[in-house]
Amino acid sequence: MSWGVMEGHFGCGISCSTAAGGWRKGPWTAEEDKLLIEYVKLHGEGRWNSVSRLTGLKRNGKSCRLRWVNYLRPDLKRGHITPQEETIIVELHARWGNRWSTIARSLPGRTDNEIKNYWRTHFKKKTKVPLLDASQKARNRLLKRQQFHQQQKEQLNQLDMKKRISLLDDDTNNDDNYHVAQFSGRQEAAAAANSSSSSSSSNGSVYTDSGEEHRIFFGNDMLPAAEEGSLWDDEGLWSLEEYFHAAAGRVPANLVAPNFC
DNA sequence: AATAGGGCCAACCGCGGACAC
DNA sequence: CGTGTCCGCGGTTGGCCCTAT
Repeated sequence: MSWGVMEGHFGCGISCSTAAGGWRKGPWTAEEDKLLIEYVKLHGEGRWNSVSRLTGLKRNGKSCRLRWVNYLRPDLKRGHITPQEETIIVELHARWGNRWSTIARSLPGRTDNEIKNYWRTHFKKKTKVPLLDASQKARNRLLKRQQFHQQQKEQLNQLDMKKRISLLDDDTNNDDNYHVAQFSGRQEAAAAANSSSSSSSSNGSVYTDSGEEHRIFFGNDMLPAAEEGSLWDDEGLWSLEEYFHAAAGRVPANLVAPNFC
């Protein structure tokens, strides 16, 4: 749920109540957020019990801390959990169990609350098979990549990928469509993503001849493994080179523009 | 069109550890 | 050593949104 939406729903504070001791409870208003942000700017994080005294905010320290940590912190990453992050969550959960704050430390910009919610939503219900299922998926991705690299050694050395990509480029003469291969850097991907109004995540889709959608995700600054010229799909991280090679039978020559969403 | 049910996420609650006095 | 305060963590709840019926 986006910021704006939340403000839209709760900005008027309809459902807020005042607890014993005079503390306000329930959804935060934009005004309260502003006060808290100002407080942190001036005094830094911590001393949460001083917030109400110094700002006039009718929230207790715990509530202020939670709001800041889970929602207002400027370094928070918005948008969906990426496949790479999901893999990390699955693997770390297998190692640490429900130690969400520990897991969160390995995912910059994600909060323990967010990870906890994600886990409960996506894995908890599959408790009969979930961990096996998820970790198996991760193993499959790795296996797939290893197989690909083996194959690549045998076949790809003789091919000039730049030539291949330029051939693909030549297939797209329509100016309205811009090619996935053009998104060879983070800046371009980010710029394209930013040009979309609905989300900050750098992802998109390519379509096969039959119209089947194939989801892809471009790297960003929070994903060190996703370097320039790389992208994600539901099978893991690929370099563009890998992706186009492996996609030979999947993605057609008349590849259409990413559908950023 | 109405509604039931699930998905999703922000926020609250209770507990325990760290620290100061 | 006991007590109080602050802080962080994990579990849970409440409520909006979306989708299926």
